[in-house]
Amino acid sequence: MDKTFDPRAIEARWRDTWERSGWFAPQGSGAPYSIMIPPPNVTGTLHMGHAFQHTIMDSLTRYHRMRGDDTLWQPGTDHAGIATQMVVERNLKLAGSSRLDLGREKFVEKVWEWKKYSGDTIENQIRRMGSSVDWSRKAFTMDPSYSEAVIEHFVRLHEDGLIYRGKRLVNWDPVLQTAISDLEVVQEEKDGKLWHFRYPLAGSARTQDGLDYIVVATTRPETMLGDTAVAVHPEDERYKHLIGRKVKLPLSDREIPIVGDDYVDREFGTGCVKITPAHDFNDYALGQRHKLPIINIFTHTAAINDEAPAAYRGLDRFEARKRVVADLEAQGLLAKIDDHKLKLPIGDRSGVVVEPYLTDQWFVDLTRKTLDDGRPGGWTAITEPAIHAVEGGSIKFVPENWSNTYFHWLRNIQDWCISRQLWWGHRIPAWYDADGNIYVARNEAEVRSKYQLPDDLPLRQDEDVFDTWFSSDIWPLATLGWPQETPELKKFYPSSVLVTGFDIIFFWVARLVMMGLKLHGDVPFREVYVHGLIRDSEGQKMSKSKGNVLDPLDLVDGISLDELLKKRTTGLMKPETAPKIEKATRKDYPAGIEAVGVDALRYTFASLASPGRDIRFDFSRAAGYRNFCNKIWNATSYVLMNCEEQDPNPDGQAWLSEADRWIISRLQKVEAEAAEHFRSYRFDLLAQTLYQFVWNEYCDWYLELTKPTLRGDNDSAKRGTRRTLLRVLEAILRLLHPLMPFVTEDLWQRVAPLAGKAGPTIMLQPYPTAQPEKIDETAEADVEWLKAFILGVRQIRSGMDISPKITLPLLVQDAAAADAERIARLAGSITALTNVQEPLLLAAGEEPPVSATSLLGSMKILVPMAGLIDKEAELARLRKKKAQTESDLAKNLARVSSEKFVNGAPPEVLERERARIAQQRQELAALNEQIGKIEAL
RNA sequence: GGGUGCUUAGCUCAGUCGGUAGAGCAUCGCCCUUACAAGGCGGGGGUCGACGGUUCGAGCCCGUCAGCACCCA
Repeated sequence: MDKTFDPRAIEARWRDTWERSGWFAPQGSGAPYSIMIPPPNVTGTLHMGHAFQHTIMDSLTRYHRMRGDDTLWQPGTDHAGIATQMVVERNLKLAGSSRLDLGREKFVEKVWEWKKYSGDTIENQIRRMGSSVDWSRKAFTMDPSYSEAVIEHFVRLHEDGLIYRGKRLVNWDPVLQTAISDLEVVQEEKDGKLWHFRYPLAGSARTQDGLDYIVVATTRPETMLGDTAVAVHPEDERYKHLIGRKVKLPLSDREIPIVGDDYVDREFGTGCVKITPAHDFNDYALGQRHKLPIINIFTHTAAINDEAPAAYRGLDRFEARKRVVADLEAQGLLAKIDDHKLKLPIGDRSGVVVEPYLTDQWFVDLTRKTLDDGRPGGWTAITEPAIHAVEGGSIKFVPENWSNTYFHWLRNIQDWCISRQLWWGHRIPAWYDADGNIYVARNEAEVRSKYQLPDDLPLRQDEDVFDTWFSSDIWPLATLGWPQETPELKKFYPSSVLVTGFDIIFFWVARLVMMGLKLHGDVPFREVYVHGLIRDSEGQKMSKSKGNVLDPLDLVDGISLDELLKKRTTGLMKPETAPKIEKATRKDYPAGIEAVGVDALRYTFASLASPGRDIRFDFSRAAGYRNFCNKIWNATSYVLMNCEEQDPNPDGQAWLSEADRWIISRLQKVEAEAAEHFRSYRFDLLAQTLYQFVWNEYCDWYLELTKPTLRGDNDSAKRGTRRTLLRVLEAILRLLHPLMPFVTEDLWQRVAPLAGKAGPTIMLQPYPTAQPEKIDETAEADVEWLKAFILGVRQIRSGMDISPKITLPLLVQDAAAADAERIARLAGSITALTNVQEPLLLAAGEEPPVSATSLLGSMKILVPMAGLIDKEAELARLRKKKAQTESDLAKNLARVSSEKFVNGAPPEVLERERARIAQQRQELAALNEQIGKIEAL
């Protein structure tokens, strides 16, 4: 066995073996267990969040597979319409080309090339992390069969009257030139201005103060070119007499009405609001109420169009704003400019301000109770069942409180705009004839037969594609073969759990539930495990533009500072931020990043996966778990060294020591805890429990305790210890395997045969379960006593600064019968672990020599001081102990002297408290006596 | 404005049933002891954000406030 654990070699060895052997595919006769991967976008590479999420899913998958469940982890990727199209467009731009240069067909070919590259990268990353997905079922949201399912999805909803096409105000991204949904718009607060303009009153109208104009306040002056009214509050004393009169809209030379509407906030601005129905959601609604004309003044790129006065045509919206303000000022119509904080709607992909824009789009009805023809509307048929599924417990959120987020969104849901003016995505299966009639069916042939159209009637398919989420919302169905009733669909739907981030509860989780129920009549999963976000060590979100991203594989393999700098500073959207990023990177990783291996990285993620909490990624944790892997490696090395070919008769009679029975007993409890932690998705506690058991109990104590036995000459005891060493280690490897698959597999191959286990892989071995009959409280108590005894001796040695090489004499005073019995029984362990001579029991009343002392209950552990010990050091040690004891005692005395406590606390608490006090008094007396003796020297 | 979460050791975080606060990393001392120096042994380090309430007893339950983060409008 190699001297040191080398993750790279181990990982390479097992990755391929597992996959080639077909062990990732569902098998086993147990209950079906399935997880659908949230398909990563083919926009590039996987980040830390994916690695984290995949660690959790793989741990669950491996755990259930080991439990014998028929386990499927379904892999795949998402075409991610807008996001991927943007990436490819950016690449084209760098190459001096553009989407429009290429044309649709060629462009889509380019995207497919990119998809191949990105998809392969992602697959490779998933493989590297040890994720045991069933590659034979790999899916992509634009696979032919998947596309068919998406079309089926649309057509069925359409047939149920739940899809409509309409001219609506939608969020328009002027850079991407497509509609986007409400969810794809983020509100950002910015410092802006509030401009006050004078709008002249038409005819003889005058304000109360006799002025011939009113002042409107706006944050968007350029939209005044599309104003079709000014609104005031109907009960606003200042203006209500003007309702029904008109103003002369400056610059455009149109007369527009003054309307009264209680949407107007009298306190805000001047109380007069300019109304632009074509470019503001509130104004649009108000316009509908007052039957105002709608004047669209923008082109698709948010430049001013020909509806506006000639002077402004062709200007970009921000240029137009400047011009409008300047022109109004020149005409003396600019009253004032205030500073103002405003919320800007930003496209989450393009990062530019989106415009409310009037276009024809496809929508899913999610809000109507009943359709005009009496059939159930979207609210009844889609939204409400999704709410009920969680209310009624068919789906459980973990942690539970995320269900509130889910409910809140669904209860306030809007209809969903599902068409996108993109080239990359599923074409909408709708056709138009020359008169603009719309036909929806699965393909053109079906359209003709369904609507009985003549063969020669020219039809044109809709140019638009679906919102990506409209295809991913059937992921669990489509990957299992829906709309066909495949055996896989029957077996693995609903899936067991969805592992996902809270950021896509709306985008994806809610829609999965809605469509799963609508299209297949059952929920898509039983539980939703919602994990936190991975942040950097400062708590910042990781993003390329901040330059704080980490590639999980760079932690696995390590990376030099130069390489890391290069990765972080090339291809930036804003190259000017590079120096800042470089500085921060040099500070955080002055020597680059050391390799920790996959297992350690996975263990780190698990240990930080506390519910309802984001993760600040801390490299030192990963380094710590790398050390943990090494620890396991070395412990195995010790076990093998002591067990391989050591016993000519390994099946002979075996006697189990206290230590053997103790570690076996502890193992049972750990196994029970592990099961509970898996059940409750507490990967952090699972990681902690196993770490603690392996390092602090198995390695620190048990392995040390086996040494004297194995050096001894009692064959039956040696056999018992060897057997225990092997069996517990073998169980440990299985316990750890879901979290750290590689090193456990590698070690298991060597340990298992010696532990009487056979099989080609640890992956298919049963996960250890507790056997309560092996719990041995007596052995546990013995070893706890032994540990306390040994600690007492070690404290003396360390406190006195005595070299570990010196074998100390050891006396024991005031030993109770039980202590004496234990000392006799466990003396071998004591002498071996503390380098002392056999402890000598002092008879009652026998006066010991002056000694350094530790207390264990009423018993004193004594190391004679003659020639060894620094008097002052021992005094200091004893006085410190005394001070501690006195302080504890005082606190406890205060408590029991309180009448309230005595009367109120349950008897067993009172009893425990009194026992504690007695114990502390005894200790204090012993300490005082000892201090006195040493002082007298 | 509404909502959610967080605040515990220098740092990153656990803390289950309300019963004297734990881990890793960092730190200090001793030690290259035959599994492991990526290590062993021992130690130090806490007003559990603040205030109030409930309780015999509060890190934990309730209320108010402060700070931070996120979501929604």
